[in-house]
Amino acid sequence: MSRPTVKDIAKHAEVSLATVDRVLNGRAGVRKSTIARVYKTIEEIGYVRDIDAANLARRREYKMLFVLAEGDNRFSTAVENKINEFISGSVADRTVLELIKAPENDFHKVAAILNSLSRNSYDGIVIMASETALVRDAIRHLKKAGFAVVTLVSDLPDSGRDHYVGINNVAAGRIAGFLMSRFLGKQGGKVLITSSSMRLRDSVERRLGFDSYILEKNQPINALPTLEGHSSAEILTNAVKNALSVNPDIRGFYSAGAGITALLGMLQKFDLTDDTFVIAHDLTPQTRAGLEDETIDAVISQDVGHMVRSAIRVLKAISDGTEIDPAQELIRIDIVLKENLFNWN
Amino acid sequence: MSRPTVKDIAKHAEVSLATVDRVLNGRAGVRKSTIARVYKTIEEIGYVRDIDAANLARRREYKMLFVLAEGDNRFSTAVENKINEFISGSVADRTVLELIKAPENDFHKVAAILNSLSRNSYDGIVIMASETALVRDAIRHLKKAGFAVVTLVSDLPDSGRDHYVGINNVAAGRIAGFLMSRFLGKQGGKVLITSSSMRLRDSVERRLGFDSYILEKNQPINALPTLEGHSSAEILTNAVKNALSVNPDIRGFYSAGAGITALLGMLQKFDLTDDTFVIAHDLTPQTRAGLEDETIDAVISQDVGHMVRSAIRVLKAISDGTEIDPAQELIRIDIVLKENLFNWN
DNA sequence: ATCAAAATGATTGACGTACATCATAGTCAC
DNA sequence: GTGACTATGATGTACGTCAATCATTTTGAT
Repeated sequence: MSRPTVKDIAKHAEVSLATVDRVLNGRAGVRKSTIARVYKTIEEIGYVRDIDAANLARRREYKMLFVLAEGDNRFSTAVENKINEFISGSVADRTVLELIKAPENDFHKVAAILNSLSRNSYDGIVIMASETALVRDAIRHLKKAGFAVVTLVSDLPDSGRDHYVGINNVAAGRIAGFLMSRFLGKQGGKVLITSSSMRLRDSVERRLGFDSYILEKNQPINALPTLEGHSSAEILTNAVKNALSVNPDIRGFYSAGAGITALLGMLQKFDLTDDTFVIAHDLTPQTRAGLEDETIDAVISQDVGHMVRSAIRVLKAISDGTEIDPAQELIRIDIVLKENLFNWN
Repeated sequence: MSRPTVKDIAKHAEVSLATVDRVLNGRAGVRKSTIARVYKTIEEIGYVRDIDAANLARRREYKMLFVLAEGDNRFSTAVENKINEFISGSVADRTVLELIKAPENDFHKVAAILNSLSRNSYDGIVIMASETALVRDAIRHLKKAGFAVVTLVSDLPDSGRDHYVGINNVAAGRIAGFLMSRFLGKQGGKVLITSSSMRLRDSVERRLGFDSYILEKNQPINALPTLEGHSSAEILTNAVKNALSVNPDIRGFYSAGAGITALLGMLQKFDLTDDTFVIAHDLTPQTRAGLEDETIDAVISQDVGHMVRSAIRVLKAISDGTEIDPAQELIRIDIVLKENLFNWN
C-alpha cells in the first residue's frame, strides 16, 4: 500500500474532501467533533501531507534574507562566499536567497535594515551581528511581524529569535583551554589571549570557557588579560609587542577573535614560533596557512557550509511548522590540526 | 518573473509541449537539430526542472536497501540504530528504506543477498561489509543490473560501486599517529596497536596511516605489531596481557578496530590507566564512557547520522542523474575528546 | 510525384494538494 | 415553521511535470 492521501482520509472519516481540506488548512466552518474525527483518522491511517505537492499547489517560494554585519578581514568573508554559492545554486528548491551586508560596527544600519522589512517580503531572516540593544529590539520587532528569525555564528539571546545556528562559544573556549593544557603539559606557563573586541559576545564567551576550564582542572596555566585589537592590526601588534617584552616567558597564545595575522607577525619577530603553542579560531586562508607552516598548532572551527544549510532548513521548518532534527542541526565544534586540514576544502 | 516552465521552453523554442517533453525525457522521435534548439532555449531562459513536480507526476519512490554485514558488539550497532531511525522517520520524502543484516563473517550470505536482488526491487543499495572477492563480484553484478551502489564505512574499491560514504582510513590512522605523538611528547615510547582483524580493510589502512605518520615525522615512537582479536574478547585479552608482560614500558595504546573493552580491562588490571595514553576509533557507548572517565584520551570518529543521510542523498542523485555537492558529502574525521564529547548526542 | 517513415502538434488525464465557489443539509432562536 | 446561520458536500481549476494517444505535417528515398 502506498502513502495515504487526503482522499483516503475522506473515505475513512466519512466526510467530504472539502471538509478534510478545511481541517487540514485550518479553515473555518467545521464542527469540533468533526475536526477531532478527521485528526483521529489521520493518526489511524498514518497520513503525512505530501509537502512537495502542497508547495506545488501553493506556488510556495521560500524567500530568505541574510543580514551580515561584520568586517571583511575575517571569517565573515567565508560566510559571505558560502551564501553567495547558495544564492547561485539554489534555483531548484523553491528557495530564493538574498544577502545584505552592513559595516561591522554600524549597528544603526543593521537595525534600520531589519526595521524596514515588510511582512510579506520574506519568510525568514538570518542575522549575523554582534549583540546590541538596537539589534535585539529590531529582532523582537521582526518576530512580532511574523518573520522566522535565526541568528548565525554569534547568538542574540533574549531577542526572541527562533533558533541559533552556530557553536556554543563557551564550550569552544573550554576546548581551547583543554588543548592548551595538553600542549603545555605538566610544565604549564603563561598564555596570552587576544581578540578583536570584548564587546563581541563570542569573544567574551570563549574567554570565559577558556578560564573556566583552566580553573576547574587546576591547570598550571597563567592566562594573561585579553588584548583587544578593535579591528586594527596596529593596535593589536603594539599590545602584543608590549606583552612579550614584559613577559618573555609566554608559552601559549590563544587568538579568541580576529587578528591572527598581527599575532603571528609578532611571534615571528620575536622568534617564538618554535617553542610556543598557538590556538586560533575559525578556518580562514590565514589560519589555514598557519596550520600548514606549523605556526598555528590548532584551529577551532565550525563548518560554514553546514551552518548556511542549517539556517535555511530551520527557516523552512519554522515557516512550514514542521519539526527539525536536532541532531542534524547541531553545529559541531571542529578541531582542525595540520593532519586533518584536508577535511575542510 | 518566476521560474520558467516547460511551457516557456515551448514558446521560446517554437515547438510544441509534446516535443519539449520528448527532449526532456529522452524519448525518441525528435530531430537532432530540434533537440539542440530546445537545449539552447533551456540555457537561454534558465529553465530548471521542478524535481518535486516531476516526482509527483512520476509517482516516484526511491527504494533503497541497506545491507549490513558486521558483528553486533561494535560501531555497526550505531549504524543500524541510525538506519532504523530513518526508516521510521522518512515517510515524508518519497523514500522507502529497508535493512538486511548478515553475520559479520558470513560473506556468502552477503553475496547471496546481493545476488538475489531483481532489477526493479530497489533503486539503490548501501553496503557495509568487509572486503571479499565474493562481495566485490556481487557488487559488480549489481552495477551491471543497473543499481546505484554505495559502500559505507569500509570501502570496496574496484568493485565498481558508484560512491564511498565514509572517512579515509589512512588519513584517520595518520591523525591517530599525530595525536599519539602529541600525547607522548619528546619522550616518545612504545605503542601497542590492536584491531579485530587485519583482514578488514579499514583496520589495515589505519595501521598504515599511523605508521606512515610516525615514520615520516621521525617520531620517537616504537609501534609494536598489531594484535588481532578476531571478534573474540578472550583472544585479544590474552594477547594484550602477553604484550604487557613482555613490554611493561608501553606508553600508548591505539585501538584501530573493535575490542576496546578488552583493552581497557587489561589496562585496569595492570594499573596503567594513569600514565598511558589511549586512542580509539568510533564513538560507541564504550568509548564514550572511556572518554568520560578519562581512560580514553581521544576517539577518532565519524558522524553516523551524516553518513546515513549522505548515502541516501547520493543514491537519489545517482538515480536522478543529478549532481552531488562534494563539500556536503565529505565525511569528516572527527576528533572527539572529553571536552567536546557533548557535540555528539 | 508518391508513399512510407520520421518528426511534430494537439490534447487529455493523471500525481497530491490548495483554494474558491455554489449548493444543500441540518440546527437554533424566536 | 420561518429565517438566519452553521456545517458539510460537490465540483472545478490550478500548480509543473509525465506519459500516452491520435492527428497532422515534414522529410527523404524511390
